[in-house]
Amino acid sequence: MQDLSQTEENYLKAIFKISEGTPTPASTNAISAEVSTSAASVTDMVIRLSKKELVDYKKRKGVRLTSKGLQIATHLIRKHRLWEVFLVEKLSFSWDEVHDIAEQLEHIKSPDLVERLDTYLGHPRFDPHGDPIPDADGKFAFRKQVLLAELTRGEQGIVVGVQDHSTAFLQYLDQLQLILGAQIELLERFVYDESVKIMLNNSREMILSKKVCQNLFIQKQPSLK
Amino acid sequence: MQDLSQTEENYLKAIFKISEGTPTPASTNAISAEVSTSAASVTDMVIRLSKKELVDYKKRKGVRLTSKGLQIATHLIRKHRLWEVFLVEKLSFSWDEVHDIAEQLEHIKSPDLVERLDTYLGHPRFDPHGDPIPDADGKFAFRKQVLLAELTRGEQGIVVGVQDHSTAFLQYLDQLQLILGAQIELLERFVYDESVKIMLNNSREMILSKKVCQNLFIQKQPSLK
DNA sequence: ATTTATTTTTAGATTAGCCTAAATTTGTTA
DNA sequence: TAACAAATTTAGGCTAATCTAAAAATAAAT
Repeated sequence: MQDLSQTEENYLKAIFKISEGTPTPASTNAISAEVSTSAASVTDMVIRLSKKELVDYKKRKGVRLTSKGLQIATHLIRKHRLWEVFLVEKLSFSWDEVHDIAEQLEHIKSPDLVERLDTYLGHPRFDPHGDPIPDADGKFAFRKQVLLAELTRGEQGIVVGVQDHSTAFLQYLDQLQLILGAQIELLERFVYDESVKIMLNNSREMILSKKVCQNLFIQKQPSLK
Repeated sequence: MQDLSQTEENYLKAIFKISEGTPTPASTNAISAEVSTSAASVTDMVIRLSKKELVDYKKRKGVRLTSKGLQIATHLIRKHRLWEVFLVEKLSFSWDEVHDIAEQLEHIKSPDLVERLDTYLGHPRFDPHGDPIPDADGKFAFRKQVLLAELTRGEQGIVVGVQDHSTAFLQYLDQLQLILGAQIELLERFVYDESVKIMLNNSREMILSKKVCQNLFIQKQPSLK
């Protein structure tokens, strides 16, 4: 497995991100947006990647990762998320500060480093944003989670992740004390603006906007009543 | 302070390394050897660096770091050595495995990361090879040390560093249990091949070659007799 | 002091990764 | 289905970092 440039690695990650979930190939335009380069450059790079058999590419049909490309992309995500855990747990960064640094650290090449880091961190299965960390074989842990928007009145759960990873959202959640692991009960749903009233950690009521509800992942708990 | 490419950073480090100690500027050839690129490429790069005011360059007179260049080089060394400490202390790598990884890690750009790492590691002043870690202001700790070759019969000291950083040497020292902190007394010096007999940790005698003596740094201790 | 060897620079090319502008293909809508 | 819009590719060019080969300058040696 030849050594890839950081740029190539970033394209693979972008393609992974775009086609995650869907079976449709990633379009040139989508990649262009994801990596912030012109569509022309993307076409260029995609041809190079397909020569290296990292993606399947057919003119004007979009690209799909090959198993080789998928493996590399998954490994990058593993490294990225493990480094995020390190930054938060060991160096006490907050969850909104770590993305850009991990974006650099994920490109470090060393056969041993990742595995040692993983061991050092105690084999964490989720990163500081609640995203699953693939294991050394590329398998993602699965967790049954729903958006807060999907909870019905009276249901309870704990905050396990975010859909929107923006700094603004993460910092806002911090202020609301809606951190990972927080306990939530949905008290009321307002039809008017689709906001909700929740009970946080059995101690405090608060109102959350529709937007927050659509970006917060909850793991349901059996209601105790 | 503009962001430099990894390549540019590597040149600055090479120039620093070459001119460390001496007041003579670094020659094109020396840099060429240090960064493993052709002399022609070095001339090219050196001109670019001088345009950025990171080095002083006069045709055929060699280069010298400007204060700006020196500051960057020193900071790189700080990062490199702190990461080495991390790799050895936290991830249990051995001292001969960490150089290449640290070589990559030193290029990570983040205003906070280094300082947090430094704090996390407890502000170490020396790296796993005994090399001093410059502080945030670029000051190197000084330690009065001599080569084992300079010790005279009966003198005692502890191993504090190495001159030769090669994997082969480091692994050899490991086998001999000549690790950092080991206590040494020079028992005898053999004129024939300039080898020596030492007492290691007050418990074991051994013979060391001239070559070992010339590459091992010792901090002298007052002899207790 | 000439010749020879070494070091350094110049000249000309190459590759990766990017760009803009123009051409082409595909999709949508009247 | 013809016309327009959107997406994609092609063409031509740029910069950073490298190379080799040749020229020029400096240093060493006869």
